[in-house]
Amino acid sequence: MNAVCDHDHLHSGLDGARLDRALSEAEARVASAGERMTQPRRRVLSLLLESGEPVKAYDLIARFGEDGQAAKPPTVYRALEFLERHGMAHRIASISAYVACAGQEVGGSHAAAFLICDCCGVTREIDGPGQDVIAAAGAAAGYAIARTTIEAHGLCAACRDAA
Amino acid sequence: MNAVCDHDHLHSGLDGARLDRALSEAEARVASAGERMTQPRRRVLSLLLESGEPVKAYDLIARFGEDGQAAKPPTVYRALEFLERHGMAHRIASISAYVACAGQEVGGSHAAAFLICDCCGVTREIDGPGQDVIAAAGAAAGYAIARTTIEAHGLCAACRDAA
DNA sequence: GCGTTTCTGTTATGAGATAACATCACGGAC
DNA sequence: GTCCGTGATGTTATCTCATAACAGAAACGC
Repeated sequence: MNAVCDHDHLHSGLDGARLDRALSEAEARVASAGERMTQPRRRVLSLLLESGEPVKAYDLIARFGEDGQAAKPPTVYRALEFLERHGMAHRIASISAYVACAGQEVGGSHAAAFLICDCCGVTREIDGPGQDVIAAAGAAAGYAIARTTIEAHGLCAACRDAA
Repeated sequence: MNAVCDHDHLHSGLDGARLDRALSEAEARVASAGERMTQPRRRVLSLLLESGEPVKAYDLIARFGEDGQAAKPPTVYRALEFLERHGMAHRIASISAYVACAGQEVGGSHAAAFLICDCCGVTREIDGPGQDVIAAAGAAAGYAIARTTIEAHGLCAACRDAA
């Protein structure tokens, strides 16, 4: 990802059978929700899963065509919206990037918090108590909280050691 | 702010003596940090304080000149960066907007979490346990967390009642 | 089949942010 | 007081991110 450091980074995306399986599972879940996993949606999800870390929308646009042809922006943004709606991808607001949902938990838009390594880009989605704490603080202030953005930036263990 | 609803909204910005006092305090704090509160910086801070809620960068640009003349983008972005650096303003990543720091706590970049009403735009900066919880979760996962983005969207009490 | 709905393709443009460089103002050294 | 270094501003241009609007195609229900 961003070259905040100069050491090498491992990449953690899916490929081969694991990628195929993840895509099949996603397709099944979408179908059971009564929606369609169309070609552009599958392609964008595949790119996110292959990457395994947050990807910029325009990188997805550039990589969209298997033949090297770029997509038009709305194609990718619509697919991202769909994937977000089904809890299969998330937008990381602090870096304007998108990431496949790690757990692939069953559909529906679920809350999420992220730990993002500014060095290698490794992003962990945590399902911790953060949301609860914020929702409670909101309730105490009279707010009915509908949606939270929780993103923590720093260095992962590997990058800290390598630095 | 965004018209998610159709009722009227109160506005909570500063004006008159309270605005002047806030600006003077800000100036003093900047001076004591050995930096200068120049005209564009003061102007941008003033606009943020007057508004009292998150403001888009290009709204600041449009309102910058007292005579109606817009500023050039870098003028405003540089001022925002300065104000953020001194803990006097924050960027709200989820809506790409900027808000004056409510408490005006003594300088330095402090952590912050926000409760944002999607209806009237009222934004509360809370200094709650959210950051601690996230930092702890990060530490447990091996991350050294340097910076957190915590933003909760929903409806404030007034807008919920009015809806 | 036929209409309805949903999705896609395409063009164009709006909104957010920064790079690069010339110029200007301040403050300290002497 | 003037010279100089540093940091701030002004200005131009450009880059990145995202969506509006509309026409056409594919799937689905009946």
